[in-house]
Amino acid sequence: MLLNILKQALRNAIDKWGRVASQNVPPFDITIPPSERLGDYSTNAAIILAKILKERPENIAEELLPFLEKEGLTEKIEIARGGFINFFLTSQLLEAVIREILDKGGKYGFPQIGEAKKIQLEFVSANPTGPLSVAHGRGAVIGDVLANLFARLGYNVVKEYYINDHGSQIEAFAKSIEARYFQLFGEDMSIPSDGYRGEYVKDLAKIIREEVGDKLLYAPKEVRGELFRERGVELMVQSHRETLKRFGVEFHSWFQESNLHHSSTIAKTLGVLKEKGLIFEKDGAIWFHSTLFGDDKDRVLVRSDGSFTYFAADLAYHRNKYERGFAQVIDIWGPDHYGYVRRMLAGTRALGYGEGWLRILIFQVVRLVREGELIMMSKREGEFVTLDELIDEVGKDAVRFFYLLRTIDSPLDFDMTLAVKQAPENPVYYVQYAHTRIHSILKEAEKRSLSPQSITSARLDLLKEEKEKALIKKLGEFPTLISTTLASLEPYNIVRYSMELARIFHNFYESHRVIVDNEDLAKARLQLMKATLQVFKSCLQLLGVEAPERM
RNA sequence: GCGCCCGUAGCUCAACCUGGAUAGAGCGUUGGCCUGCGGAGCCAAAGGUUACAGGUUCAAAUCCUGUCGGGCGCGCCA
Repeated sequence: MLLNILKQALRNAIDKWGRVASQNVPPFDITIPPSERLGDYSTNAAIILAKILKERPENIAEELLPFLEKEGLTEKIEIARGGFINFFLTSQLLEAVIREILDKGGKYGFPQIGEAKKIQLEFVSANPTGPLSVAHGRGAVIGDVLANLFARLGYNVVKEYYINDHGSQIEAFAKSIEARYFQLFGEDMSIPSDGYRGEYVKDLAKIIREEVGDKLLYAPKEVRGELFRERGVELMVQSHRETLKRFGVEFHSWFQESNLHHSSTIAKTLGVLKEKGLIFEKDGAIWFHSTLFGDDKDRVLVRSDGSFTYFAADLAYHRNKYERGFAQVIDIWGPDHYGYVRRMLAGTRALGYGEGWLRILIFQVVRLVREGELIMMSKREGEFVTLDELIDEVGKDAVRFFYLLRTIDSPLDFDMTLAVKQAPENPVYYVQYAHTRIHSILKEAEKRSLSPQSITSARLDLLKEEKEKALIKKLGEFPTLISTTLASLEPYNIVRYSMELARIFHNFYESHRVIVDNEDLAKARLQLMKATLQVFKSCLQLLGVEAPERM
């Protein structure tokens, strides 16, 4: 990996220079300079050193220069204004990038740091009281892409969906189905004020009517209430599962909140907190002293009517996760859960799970815009565009890609009109098209029996064009992309990189033919194409977007 | 009221956490490029006082303070 090689060389040079041990030098950067005239890479090391040695950066750079040159990685090193040291890499170093990619294949850029450690990502976890919305779609893609990333790094990844099948909203949902069911038989029963009015509730009632006929009209209230609740949730969860599958997201595990209530899990968790003396009674309720762990107020765990709060169940849920042996847990929540983060973290601290065991990502709102106007959405009123409809209109790949065009922290305006109209010009096609073009080249080469020879004999030194070098350098950045994405948990980085790589590739493609008369050059370029194809494949696989051979 | 986030090109956004050189993309606008591997493409141009005012620094979009403007959170809901 280019950056590491350079960084190591820089440290060696500093040590040989001898005025200060490299391990005592604060971290310095190696970056790509703003212009190609300034070299392939650049470092501020001399400026950092100048600070601790209290000398002019330019002088430090001058002293360091001969030692850097001896490392032999560079064709030329320049000292720029301000004390930046600019490297112009040797072609051998660039060739090494291609060799490494072809040698490692799908493993290129993915150090096996996971060591089969168990990691859980919990996401979507939509209330089973209605169809998945476009907001759920955003969480789904973010979680899925991160799961792909961890899997490629050798982690043992579990994608889990938490089903909130307990509580007042579920009761209102069950009553809504019940009302629709009775209405189907001409009975007069109205939907409760906190109920759900969407068309889909009528469909659920119809399905239940087909399954059991009119039996429930005469069943005792509690019996039929339970059936509407259970069957309603089941049907809703099933529809979530199907929608997500169409979207390319499949969960390993579906966890029901109600199981926590049916077992003694919640009580046990409260017991643990009680032993630690973190629980107290006030106003007839039982409270968790969460302010001791960074929350801004204490939280109720058991209401004065004796029932558990959602938070109590969620604490038990996270304790359950811990006991299942996950070394790391990542929760991905929508913006409406912002105020919930601190108390959850306080809970895991109190339970002693260590800082960083739980990471919570909050993605920002998704707003739908049609014809330039915001579409207001309300699940209760049944007025919303579902994720299914969005996939129908725009297509799986484009929807996934579109969701990732913004950082997690940034609100996303999804312009339906534009997304549909511009589907063929969506950036996803730009990246896929690059993949397709490379595939065509390789096929054409095969047709002409120009099969790329073994990598060891390829004359990679013939790749001297600026646009070839730019492409190789970009390929060399892929491992850095992976490590920064791992640190930031920001899938957007992968999309951005894919688009940059596509741009550089298209640029190369328009300027140079791969299949040229000079057979050695043609074969060298074919190797470059194979390496590029590999990196595109890795990107698209992470994103969960098709890598088509034809479009 | 308390707390958090945001303000960057006509529009939508990167870069801010970890301060570095000429603040980048996409869309839109304007002008070029198809008798060779797929034009869903490429090239070029125009477009910026990084909300404002101070401060720290050799260096500030980035860090600190204040002002203005926008958004969100603050339930014995889930």
